[in-house]
Amino acid sequence: MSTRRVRARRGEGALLREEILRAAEDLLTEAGTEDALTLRAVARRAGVSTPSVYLHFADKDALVEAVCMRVWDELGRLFTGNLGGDPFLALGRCARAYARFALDHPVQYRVLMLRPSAAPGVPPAAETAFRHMVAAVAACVETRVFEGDPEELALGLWSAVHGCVSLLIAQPAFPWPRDREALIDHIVRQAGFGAAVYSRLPGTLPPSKELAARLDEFGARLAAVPDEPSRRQSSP
Amino acid sequence: MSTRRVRARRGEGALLREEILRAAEDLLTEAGTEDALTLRAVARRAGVSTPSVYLHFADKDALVEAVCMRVWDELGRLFTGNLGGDPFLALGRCARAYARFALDHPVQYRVLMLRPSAAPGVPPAAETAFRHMVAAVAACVETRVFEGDPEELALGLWSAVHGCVSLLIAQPAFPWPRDREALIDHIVRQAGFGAAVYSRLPGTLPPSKELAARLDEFGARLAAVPDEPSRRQSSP
DNA sequence: GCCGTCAAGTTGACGATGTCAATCTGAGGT
DNA sequence: ACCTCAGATTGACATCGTCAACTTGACGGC
Repeated sequence: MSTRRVRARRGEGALLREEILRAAEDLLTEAGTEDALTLRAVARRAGVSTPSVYLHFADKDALVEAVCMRVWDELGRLFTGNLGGDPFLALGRCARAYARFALDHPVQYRVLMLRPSAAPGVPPAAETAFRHMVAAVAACVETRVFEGDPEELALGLWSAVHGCVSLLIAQPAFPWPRDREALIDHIVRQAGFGAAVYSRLPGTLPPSKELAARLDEFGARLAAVPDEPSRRQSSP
Repeated sequence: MSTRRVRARRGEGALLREEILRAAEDLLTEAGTEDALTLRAVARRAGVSTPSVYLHFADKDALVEAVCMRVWDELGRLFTGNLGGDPFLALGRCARAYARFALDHPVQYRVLMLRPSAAPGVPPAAETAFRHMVAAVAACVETRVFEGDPEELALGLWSAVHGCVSLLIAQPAFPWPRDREALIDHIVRQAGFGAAVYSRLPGTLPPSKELAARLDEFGARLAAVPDEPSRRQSSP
């Protein structure tokens, strides 16, 4: 691993970039924290001198961001792969996929989403994630299961899912329920129905106890009609 | 500021602790980022030599955590101050207060909630925040506007609010709506109704288009009865 | 009034890190 | 055989967290 790397041929200097990224990625996932991502450690692992990193990355932050971004297009695939069918169900699948993705790449997620971006402007990570969410929500607005501005609705859903995985990632010592998958399921459905119900609320509502009674009645009315018995469930 | 501090009298060594905390706090809020919190900078500002910090804090992380914790009991006051009256309304006020608190102390919030805690175990910050949330939710379960396990429900609400402020803090360049207060309002209500509705859902639901129709009907049924016209609104 | 003690605080140093200017090296065209 | 310049290295700098060893001076006792 620490054998000195053979110099790249002319015109193939960019090869080093890839090797540095790989070395950095390995360091990150092996150590499980971005503190292990030292320029010196990365360079050593790539079999190269430390300042060589600067041939391909402006500074350390650029390297870290590039490393974390490497995994991010997987998120796009997860989203598009989960579209299709009932939009409300698809949205739920997308949200769950998003959460699973975050938990599968906790370090990358934390670096990209839980830190003030070094570069100014909207970080591409947040941009793409949000765009996908908005698209899935817009489809639900189309079928009228949601009502209102897709971006506004998506912000609520995104907040819920992002909040949940952020807490899971940043507070691992918290007494979480054993079944993370079930927790995420719970959060996603709760947020999904919140979005569905919220836009239909009248400005004025009854006080709590009366509201509770009407909600009870509502639950019964939501059940599937008997002529669609095959469907397991239709909630996100 | 850089005048050498007069030595404390015997038995009053702990005075320095307070001065160091104050200096560190000022640095943090002035610079707006925890990178400015250097042991050397703190010591210089406190008029003291750098290693003196170690007389009162085990290491840098301990200092940073102590600084951020200093502001955290304010959160408890905000919560208890917003209790009383209709529990559903109170919960909404608490959630909004939580969000406002986070946005008022973005650096502290990020350090305490968006970072892997250096010390093992549950960080007191997350613990207290969650306990308060659970208590407010439990009151709503009491009036039956929520149904189910308060902790489970609170996790959903906490996720939504925490997710929203996390995004606001960590992604300031994102094209947020101008009115942050309104955004938070939106998120809180959306999450609140999600929690209220979720636990009442039957296992099987109709497909999107039918669900949409029933939701429309539901909105109308939720409106306040005419004999309670004075109440502005009863949503969190 | 002097003194010894011990809490309170400082000195100086170490290793590690990000970064940069200056330098070297050697593959490939002529 | 030689030149060129992309590809990479050397050596250094400032800054950081941290520590062992040292100094200072307030205070109780004589």
